[in-house]
Order: sequence, then C-alpha cells, then structure tokens
Amino acid sequence: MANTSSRTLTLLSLLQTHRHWPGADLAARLGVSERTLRRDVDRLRELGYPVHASRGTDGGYRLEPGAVLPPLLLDDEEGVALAVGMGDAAQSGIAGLDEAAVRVLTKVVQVLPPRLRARVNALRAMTVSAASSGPVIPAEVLTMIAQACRDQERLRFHYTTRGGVQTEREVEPHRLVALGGRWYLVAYDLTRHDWRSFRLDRLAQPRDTGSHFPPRPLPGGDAAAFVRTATQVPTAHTVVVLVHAPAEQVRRMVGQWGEIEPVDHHRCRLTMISTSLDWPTQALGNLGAEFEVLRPPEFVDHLRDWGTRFLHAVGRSAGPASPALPDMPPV
Amino acid sequence: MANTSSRTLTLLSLLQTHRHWPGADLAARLGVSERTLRRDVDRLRELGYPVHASRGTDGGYRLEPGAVLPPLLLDDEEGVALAVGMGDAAQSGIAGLDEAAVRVLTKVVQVLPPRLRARVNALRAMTVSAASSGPVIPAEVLTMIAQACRDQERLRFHYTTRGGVQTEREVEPHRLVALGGRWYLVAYDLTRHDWRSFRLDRLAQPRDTGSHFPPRPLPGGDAAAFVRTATQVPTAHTVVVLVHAPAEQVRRMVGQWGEIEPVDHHRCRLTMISTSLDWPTQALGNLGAEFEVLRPPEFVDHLRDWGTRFLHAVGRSAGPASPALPDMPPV
DNA sequence: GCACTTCCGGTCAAAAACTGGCCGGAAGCC
DNA sequence: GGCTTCCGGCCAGTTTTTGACCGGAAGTGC
Repeated sequence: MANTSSRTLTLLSLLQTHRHWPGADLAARLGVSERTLRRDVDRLRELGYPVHASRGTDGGYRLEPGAVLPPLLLDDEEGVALAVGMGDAAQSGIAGLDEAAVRVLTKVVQVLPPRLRARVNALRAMTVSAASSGPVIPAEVLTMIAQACRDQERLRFHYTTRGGVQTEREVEPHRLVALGGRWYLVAYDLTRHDWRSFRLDRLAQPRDTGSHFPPRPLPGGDAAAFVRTATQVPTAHTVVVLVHAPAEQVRRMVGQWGEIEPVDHHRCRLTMISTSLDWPTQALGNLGAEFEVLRPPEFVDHLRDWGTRFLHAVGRSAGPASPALPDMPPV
Repeated sequence: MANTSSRTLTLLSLLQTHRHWPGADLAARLGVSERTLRRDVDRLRELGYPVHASRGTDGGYRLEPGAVLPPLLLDDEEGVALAVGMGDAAQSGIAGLDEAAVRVLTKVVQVLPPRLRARVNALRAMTVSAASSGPVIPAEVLTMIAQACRDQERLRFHYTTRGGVQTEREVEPHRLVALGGRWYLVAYDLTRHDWRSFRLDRLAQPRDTGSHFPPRPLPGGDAAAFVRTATQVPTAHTVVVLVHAPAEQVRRMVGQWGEIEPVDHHRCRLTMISTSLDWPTQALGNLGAEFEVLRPPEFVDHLRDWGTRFLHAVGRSAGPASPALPDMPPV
C-alpha cells in the first residue's frame, strides 16, 4: 500500500462497504497515521466525493451522495450479480433504461475476471427475461456489438434477411437502438455501400475484424429515427379489462404497471399498454380474479388461445370449462 | 487535474469508456507528458488492472480483464440503469444472485446523486418483476434494511404478524435472507429479547434509529438455516409437461430455464422447477403450442383456473373451449 | 527489407508531494 | 464538565513525481 493513489482507492472502497467508519479504524486499515488519513479524506472531498464526518463518541466518516457517482468498487459476487442483472435490464424493453444498461454491461464484461465468466453464464441460464416482449438477444451478442459501436471496430456477421436468406455481412457499426422491445443495429454495410438497420435477433456469429474505422456521419443523424423509417416497428396494444376484484387488491398485485380506476367496490377497470399481448395475459392470470375484456378484439383471440390450450392440457375428461367448476386460487 | 490519484482515476475512466486509446491522445486528455502517461499506466498495472499495449500503427492502450474487478466509473445514465436493474435483480428469486444484487444496490443508492433519484423512481415504476414469484419488496425498503444490517444500525418498523396483528418492533438487524422467492430479515428483537425472522412483505415503514450496536452472534450461526426452521418455506414444484411441438422450437422459446427432452419429431418433454406455478403457466402460454400435463396434480388445478377465467373473460357467447375453435397464434 | 509509427524504460535534476508528529481548537455525547 | 472524536496549522525530512532526452523493440504497410 505504498502508493497514495492505491490507498485513496482503498479508502473509497472501505467507505463503500461500510457506511460508518471511525477515523482510527480507517487509519489502521490503511496503515498510515491519522493525520495522513485526514489528508486522504480531504483528497476524496476535492475529487468531488463528499465524505461526511461526525464528531464525538461514535463519530466517524461516511461517504455521501455528491454531484457525481464515485467509482464503484465491487467484489467478485457483486460483479457477477451486476453482469447478470444488467444483462436482464438490457432486455427490459424500457426506453432509455436498456441502452444505458448495455453500456454498463459492456464496461463490466470488458474487465470481468475470466474466472467469474463461468459463474455469470451459469446464472444467466437461470434468468428469465419474462418482462421482455420480444425475442431475447444473448448478452454476449449484445455486448460484442455495443463494444464494436463504441470503439469503432468493423464487424462481420451472418444475417438472415426477412425473406429467410442467409447472408454474410461486413459493416461499420454505428449505434444500437432498442425500439418496441427489439434491438436493432444501425450500421454502414460495406458490401452494399449503404446504411442499413439489422435486427439483432436475425443476426448470428458476430465477430470483430479488429480493424478500426473513422466515424461516418449517419444521414439525418438520428439512429432511432432511421430504424423507425427503415422498419415498421410493432405498435403497442392498449388492453382494457374490467376486473372483478376491488381496486385495492388489483393495485397490490399489478402495482405500477397499469392504470387502475375503481368502478365500484367489487370491480375496477385496468388499462395496460404493451407491445406484446403476453404481458397483460400473464398479469391477469397472476391476479387470480375473474375479468372481462373491454378491448381490443385481438386480446380476446389471444386469451381464447391460451385458455383453450390450458383446458386441453388439463384433459377433456374434466369437462371443458364447466361453470360448475370452482375457481381454484393459485397455489 | 493536479493530483496524481485523481489523474489515475480519470485514466481508468477513459480506458473504460473506449476500448482503444492511442497513447498520445490519453496524454493530451490528461494534460501530462507521454512519459508520465506511461508511468500512470504502470501504476494501474501495479494495482492489478492489466493494461494491454499494442505497438505499431494503430497501436494504443486497452484495459483487460485481470485478477480483480477494477473500480467502475459510470456516468449519470449508467448509474440510473444500474440502480433500476439491480433493484429488479434483487427480486429475481435466484439464490446467490439476489443477495449480491442487494449489496450492489445498497452501495449505489448510498452515493447516488440526489438529482438522479427521481429518475430511478420513475423508471422503477415501469419495471415489472415478472420473474419474481413472491411479493415484490420496494427497493427502498430492501436497501434500507440491507444497509442497517451491514452497518449495524438499530431498526424500527411496523410488522403484521401472521395472525394479522399490527405491532411495532425495534430490532438489531443481523442478515437479509432470500429464500423461496421471499425476503426475510433475521434480527434480534429488542422488545421480545430473542432472535426472530421477519418477512419483508409484512414489514412497513422501516426507519433507522441512528444508534449503533455491537454485533451479536446468532445461535447456530447460519441465518438461512434459522429462517428455514423458523418458517416453513414454500417448497418447489416440479412441473413436467408433454409439449406438442418439436424440441428445437421449444428450446428456442423456453431457452435455458427448463429441461427439454425430445420424445419424437413433433413432441418433447419439458421439465420446469419453480416455487410458483405461475412461472410454468406463463412459459407454456408464451409457447403457443398444445401440451399435456404429466405432473403434478396441482398444476392441473392451476391451469384449469387460468383457462376457465380466460374463457369467461372472453365471454360465454363464443362457446366454452369448443374443440372446433382454431388455435390462434399469439398476435 | 525498409520506412514509419507506436510503445518501452533507463537516466537525470528540479519541483512538488507526501508523511508523521505535535498541538490547540471545535463539536457532539453522557 | 469530562470524554471522545474530528480538524487543520506547522515543520522538517523523505519520497514521489515530472518532463526531457534517448536508444531500443515491436508491429504495419509498401
């Protein structure tokens, strides 16, 4: 711990793992005198990371929120949790969140110690991106492409066109865009000599050619707009149902991700907006209450499909949807 | 940028935001001579963060995975994504992942600039913890309690006992335990003068009393075991179904979170283990294929409940589950 | 093979910083 | 009022840091 820089970093790490530290403990931990510790604390403050100090018995130092996020010092387990969690968040389909999540993921993956990779993959295999409405893109693909965009590295990959034709592409990647639950890559196609947008779920075996390229301005400048005009993004469904349960109860289960208006003491109207009909279906299934569809018509078809299949699966012996059957609550 | 420490940190940050940096650029960016840059790079290497350098045209520096995870330097957006994403991961119900995720979340929340909090909350409101089988714990509650455990701070909260009685508790928090999709707090109850485990979903208005306490050894030592004996944790269901679809197709949709064995070219056996029956139900709904339940019996009841309600919702006019109805694919 | 670009690390001397010890002071707790 | 804790000035000795200059090694393109 000879270095000042390394000590400052260690101090930051200590302040992150425990909220409260007496000065003497910190000094001992860092192997320096208390005077030097005070100077180190000052250094952190100058760097813009406010360290609050309290005096008297039980006094000590504490790292507080400042103007900027301090460097995060994570241990192995935390690093793994981060990698797995952000991989999921990247597929969340929430505008703004997913793109930043991919950036975080890219940063972590780039420096994740190799021995942790296996753990990340094992855990990732258990995760369900249930929230995602669209196809799930493997995290490795997502990060590799994000990295190529960020670092301006040429990329080669297999691509299946809408017509189902397998092609091989070499591109200068420009931006990743998440739109309507899908991921798109906007890139300059070196074979076609033009800008293209590629759906990530139709793309396979991306690999880095290793060669750099100077940034090329995208006509129009807005990558998201480019994707929007190049492809027809699936539109969102607005599902409205009348739930036979008190608004309170529905709110407790559905929480924030739907509008709930009470109709009377026993019923409420629930509005959900989603690019996929699977979401609202699952939500209503989870609810455990009877309900009526108000709109849209395609949601009726969707429910009928699920319901019919479920009752088929149960076996016709039980009698299909006999009104005499008690509504059993989920286990 | 007078300080060496701050410059080293900045260098680390630059190396994280772009994979490849020519030495001259870095030196200019940091406002030092190239010789000093080389020394800074050496410093990072000594700290255990391997910086790879390539020579010749198009050479430069690159941060590589090392033995330990380097401090992560995130910008505002990334910080927000991290906070939201880890809040979700904490509810994932995946053993090992959730506890580490809470630790990361606690670290971030403690130092998250106030102006970003609002954005985190707004985004959090849109997230669905669809993967979670149990009740969702607000992220603030989770982090506050995790922090109190970590920093040994007394905690006061409202608690609803299993009998439905509202009580007020003051405890010395020991550990957070995630078990069977639920969160528990193991703590020494200062009113009852004994160790207790509390379900976080029955707990309200946690607040920090501000007073510290010396760590107290938990009898037996293992907090998870304590919860397991104190409460009867819901057991996992093993759902086995015969899916009328090729193994390939099922694997593509279900992915990793279930065992798939082909039976013949058109059918396969799918095994899923979950603490909640909602999960497998949703998965099979999403699949869009016909299937038969092999076990367990309670899954049959569960499916019948969903299916019945769905067809009720559609309206009896359409005829309940008429076999003549075509299986409509999800929209 | 040759020119070119880039990183590498030795040496040196001046400048800057860091460090520990000491101390009077201020603030919070009991 | 007594205790504990953080605070920051001062000082002198030590260590580190810095930029400049250099010959060298390694990769790239022709």
